[in-house]
Amino acid sequence: MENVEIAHILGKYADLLEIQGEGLFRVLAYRKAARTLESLSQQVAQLLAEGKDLEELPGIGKSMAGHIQEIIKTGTLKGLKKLRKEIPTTLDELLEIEGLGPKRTKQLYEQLGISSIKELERALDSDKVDSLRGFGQKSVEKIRQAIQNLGKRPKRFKLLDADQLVRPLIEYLRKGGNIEQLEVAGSYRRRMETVGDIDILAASDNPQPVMQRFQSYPEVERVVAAGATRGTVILRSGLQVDLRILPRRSYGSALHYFTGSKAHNVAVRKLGVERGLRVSEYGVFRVPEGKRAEDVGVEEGERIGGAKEEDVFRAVNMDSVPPELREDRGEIQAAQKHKLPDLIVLEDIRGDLHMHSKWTDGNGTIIEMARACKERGYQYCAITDHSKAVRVAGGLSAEDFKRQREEIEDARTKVLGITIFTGCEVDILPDGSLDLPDDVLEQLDVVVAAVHAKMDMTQSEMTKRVLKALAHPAITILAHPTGRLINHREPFAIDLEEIFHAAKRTQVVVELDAQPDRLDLNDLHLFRAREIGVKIAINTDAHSTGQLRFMRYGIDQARRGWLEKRHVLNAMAQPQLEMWLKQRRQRFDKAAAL
DNA sequence: GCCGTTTTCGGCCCGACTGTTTTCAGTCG
Repeated sequence: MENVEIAHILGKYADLLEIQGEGLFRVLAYRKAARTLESLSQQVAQLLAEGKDLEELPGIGKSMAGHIQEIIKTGTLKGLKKLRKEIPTTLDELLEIEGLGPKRTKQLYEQLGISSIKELERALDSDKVDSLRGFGQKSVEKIRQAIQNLGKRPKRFKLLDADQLVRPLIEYLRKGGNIEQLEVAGSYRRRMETVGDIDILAASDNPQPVMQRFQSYPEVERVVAAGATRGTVILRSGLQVDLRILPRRSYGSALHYFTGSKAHNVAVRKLGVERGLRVSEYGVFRVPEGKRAEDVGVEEGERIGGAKEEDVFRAVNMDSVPPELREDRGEIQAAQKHKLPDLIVLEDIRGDLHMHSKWTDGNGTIIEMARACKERGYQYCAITDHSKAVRVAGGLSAEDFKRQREEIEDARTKVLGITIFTGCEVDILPDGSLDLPDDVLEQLDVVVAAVHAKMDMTQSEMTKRVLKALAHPAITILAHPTGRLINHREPFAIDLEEIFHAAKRTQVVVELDAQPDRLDLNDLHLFRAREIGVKIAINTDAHSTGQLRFMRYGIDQARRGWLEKRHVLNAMAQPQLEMWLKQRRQRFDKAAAL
């Protein structure tokens, strides 16, 4: 059973407990445990099998560990079944409705017997709902609207799409003036592969005109909320944008706060509390003696800092944590011990080892691709067109690759100052064999192997298939290992843990495909690959010269996976890489001789 | 339900906005 499935059950249980009126902290404990599971880089079922103690995980104690074991064993929770008998199973779907939380959901159920969205809609049409205490005509209208909006807007936006929507908005806000500093925070700043909404932070002494301008941005479809310092709008694209405006003295602490993640913030604030500090978006303050926390004003007490983000980290004795790491996945402890990783940056990349040309489904010629790589400052690139099994892409035969080699040799004489490697993206066929004969493969500098068809195998079949391919001595890189397309196609079933161990044994490099809709491997996979000691190649899989810029998204994802320059194959300088590839060929020759 | 060299009991991050409320609860991030 997958961690996310277990987390989902725990989360569901928390929802129902909350509706039932269970103490909030017990509810939060289940949510925290769910979050912990979601951010593990290994399957919890496997940790158990290895005899690991789950109670060592944050937010998981004796009884939670028991719950988790029960879910793995039985697929569900007894307590959840019991709750389901007391509360209609459809009740938690009401929580999906914007503006409806546990309290009002409970009220609707207990006082009107409403337990599904359908029943709620009927009740809204009569005047039953607005006669309830706490509900008025406006609430009824808002709920009605929220039901209509359900499922209408995309749940999460790919980072590339968010980039394109955010850039003009930022420009528009800046042009309006009255802004001293402006930044996009939230999951966007943490460079998550997808973002649910956009959080913009501005420093201003005159917030009113800024908020005004924000609401009148031409792309705004509707204004959800607009206060003095905080506003929320939905753009025509469906993207929700929050703007928060604070004075400059609070900008750093606010940036930290709104960058999140929530789990990271909770952990940092807790460290603050232990030191008698109050950490909020307004700054870091020493809590005045003898006052109850709830009686203290937001800016009361001695101000320790807040203008700069570093102030927050310094106040709790930590090194500054790069946004990409702020997920409470160990970065707090690492920052306290001065052991944060030295994360890879775009400038560390020396070349791109997976791209297509006009020979198959790419738009650029070999010369154009090589030239574009050179312009990016790369020392090398590899042309890796599809093999014949990928019919739709016009995959090449063994004969085609021999002819392509002549063109590459010609390009080498025309584009100087960059090494152009020969290569291919060879299909891993359903039986695990490769789609090109060995004598072709052994002539190529870089062999990228990937699954493109028959992705509906069982996990054990798919794992066997890829393991067989990994055992082939010709393979340099395993490309997009899970085959997922964000928001479009689920990853195929495969046991990556086993794949990583095999890749480490056979010294096959595993790819992080930087296409914004692939980003395959994901951050947790990368973290685990790093732990196991697998080398990673960050490649764009570019199908045009323009797509070479996707390297940036690969770097973002790699940083989220704690990768450093030393973990990345194509951060190697050209001579070292040539040496590395040479050793690989020797291994191939040795295997062939056996 | 979790957690702890100040605690094994009593805390648990902190604040804005909205609507309905005559002073605050609910929801959200």
